[in-house]
Amino acid sequence: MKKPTIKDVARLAQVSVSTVSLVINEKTSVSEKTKTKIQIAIKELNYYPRRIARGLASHTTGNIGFILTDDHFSLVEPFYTKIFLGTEFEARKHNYYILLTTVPTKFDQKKSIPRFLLEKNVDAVIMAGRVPERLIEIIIEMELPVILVDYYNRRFKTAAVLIDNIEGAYQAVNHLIHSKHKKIGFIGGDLKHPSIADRYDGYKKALMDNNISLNKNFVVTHELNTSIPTGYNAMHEILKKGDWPTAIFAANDAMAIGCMKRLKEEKIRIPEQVAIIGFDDIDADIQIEPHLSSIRVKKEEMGAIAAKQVVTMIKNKKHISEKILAPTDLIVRASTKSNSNL
Amino acid sequence: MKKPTIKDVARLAQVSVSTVSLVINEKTSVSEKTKTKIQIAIKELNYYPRRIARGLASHTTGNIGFILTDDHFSLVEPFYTKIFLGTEFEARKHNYYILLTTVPTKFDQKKSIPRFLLEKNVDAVIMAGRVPERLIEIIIEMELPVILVDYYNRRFKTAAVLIDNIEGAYQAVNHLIHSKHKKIGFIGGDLKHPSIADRYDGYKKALMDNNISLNKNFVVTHELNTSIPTGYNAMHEILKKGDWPTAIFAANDAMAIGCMKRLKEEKIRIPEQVAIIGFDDIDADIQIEPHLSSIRVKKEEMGAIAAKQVVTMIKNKKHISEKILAPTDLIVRASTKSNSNL
DNA sequence: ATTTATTATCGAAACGTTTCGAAACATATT
DNA sequence: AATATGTTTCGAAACGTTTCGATAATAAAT
Repeated sequence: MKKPTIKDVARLAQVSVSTVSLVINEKTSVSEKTKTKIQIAIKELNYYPRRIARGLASHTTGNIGFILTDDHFSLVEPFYTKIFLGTEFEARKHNYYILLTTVPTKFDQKKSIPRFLLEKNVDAVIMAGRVPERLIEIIIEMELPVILVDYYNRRFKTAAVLIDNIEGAYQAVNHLIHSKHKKIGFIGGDLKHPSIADRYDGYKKALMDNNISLNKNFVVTHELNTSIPTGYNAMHEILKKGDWPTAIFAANDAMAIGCMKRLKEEKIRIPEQVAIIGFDDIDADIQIEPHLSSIRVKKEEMGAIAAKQVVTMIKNKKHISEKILAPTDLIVRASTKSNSNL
Repeated sequence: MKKPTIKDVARLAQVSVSTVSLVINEKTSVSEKTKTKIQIAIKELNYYPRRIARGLASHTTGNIGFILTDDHFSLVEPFYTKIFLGTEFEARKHNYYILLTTVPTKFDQKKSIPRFLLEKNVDAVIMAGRVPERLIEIIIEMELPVILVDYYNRRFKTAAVLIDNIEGAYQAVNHLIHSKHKKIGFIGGDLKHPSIADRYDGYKKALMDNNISLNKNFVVTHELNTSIPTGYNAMHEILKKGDWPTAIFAANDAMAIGCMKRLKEEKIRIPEQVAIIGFDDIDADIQIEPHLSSIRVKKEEMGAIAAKQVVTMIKNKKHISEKILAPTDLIVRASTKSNSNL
């Protein structure tokens, strides 16, 4: 026997098709009596409306598009994968499915527009990571609700979910201070990078709140990037100055690892002589000796927040352009365990 | 200006709507002349058919459902996540989107049927891991193409993508043999587990092919599970017998790790005195000392194969019920590096 | 030149809903 | 009792395609 349609329900309940539609969509203005009559018919026939038919009639798809650039996706660190999974999970709670796609970094207006946009097959779009400006523009022109995750572009007034870099850095430095450190260095690499700048601000704020004055000898922020060698060089530079800090906050784990490398060469013990904490909580943190303390970004939560936001936009037919900061977690490992705790 | 429809194209090209449809769907029996005329009109108007409209008319969705149980999904090891990503990537190549969902392990016929099935919103289904039998049944009744990944149930004659356990084990043991080992142990835990049984077969086959006779003193397969303690106990048992193997193949990495633990207690050096290789290539392999050699399963490829199979089924309107074995990779790390190679 | 087979195009129905304005009904107001 | 007001139900159009049987145009066979 074929799958029943709304007509079958209407017939069985002895009402019109439109009335059945009203109760399916939980519109008011249906009397209790006919409502229950219809609900019984629905149960009886085991009826469930087809997504595609309602879609055509209501200009609605039940899908949310998720876009990231191909390079972001194939990274070793599953950063964006986790964001995606967070989105996926949250969307499902609200009865939306996620259509995932990647776009080439070298975006081509003619060829790389995601199919779900051309086919009008999504009700909103979530974009993760640095994404082509032109693409953002196109989506805005389509008047779809949009939110960016872990990226922001001031040219557009879109909503965004961003890492709370200031707060995360603050947590890291605060942790060091509570472990009785007073001479705390900062290795930032490239301060032009917006998130590094924020982390530097968090560092300074933590010091200030604890009445510790900033010692420029402990700070290196003039490099060109934020890689392992950068951390290595920065540590070297600090050591050269003679006045050694007892703890280092590196603005990411890569630099923290470079930094540890240099210290090990000098046979400086971690954390006894110099404690170290990084930022990002990458997998390598527990492969290095001693295990590296770090600040963890709640990636799944970032994705979930994004989903929640676009769902609200869809429901309210009103675009939001709020920037939301996702919380961070302090992860304490051996590299900052104070002696007294060992 | 509104998005153009097929009618606009027909009007501009001075043909009927149905003819336009024919060229969109690349049906034959359209003369070259009118075909190009229509194609020009399509370009001109920047027309792209709406997925949802074609869906309603053609009883087709362009979606593939991906189902796994909730417990599988939240595992620490991102095994199924990787399978999913492989599926996703391959499906996109064929112009399908994946709708992901989880079902509760304690499946409830009334409540836990995935929404995309009720809504008739997928053209085929991929299921990963051990999935409720009743659910498989339901999907088969719907006559949707199905494939199972990393699971098989003989009650149904579905297609399946499975790990090539025999070949993987063979690779592992063969590697040990080529490293000049002749006394090779097998730690299997629970032989009732089908994949363990297969790995045991691969072990025996490798020995046989190299004219090494099986020494029962080196084999432990009578435990109840396949965990770290099992590996620990098994190693203990083997050591007690006095006749020590020079290498161990553990049927999974967890047992291999337990095994290493016991050896370390005895101050037996790995790999100098006893080499060890596991199976699964879990993350922990590179957190343990020495790093554990293992057999890697190509998870993304498993997902991709599954996608490819269901797409073929959809295209050919013909169900397949073939079992496909996914290849494995030998990953050599410190735990089996022969001395000569150091 | 006429009939037959083949190819190209078309018109209209169908797919299964939602939506909108009108009709029917019920209740309150005069 | 008649009118106004509010609530519930309905019929029909609309959404944008595909599909199918019929017709028109062309080529092949007699």
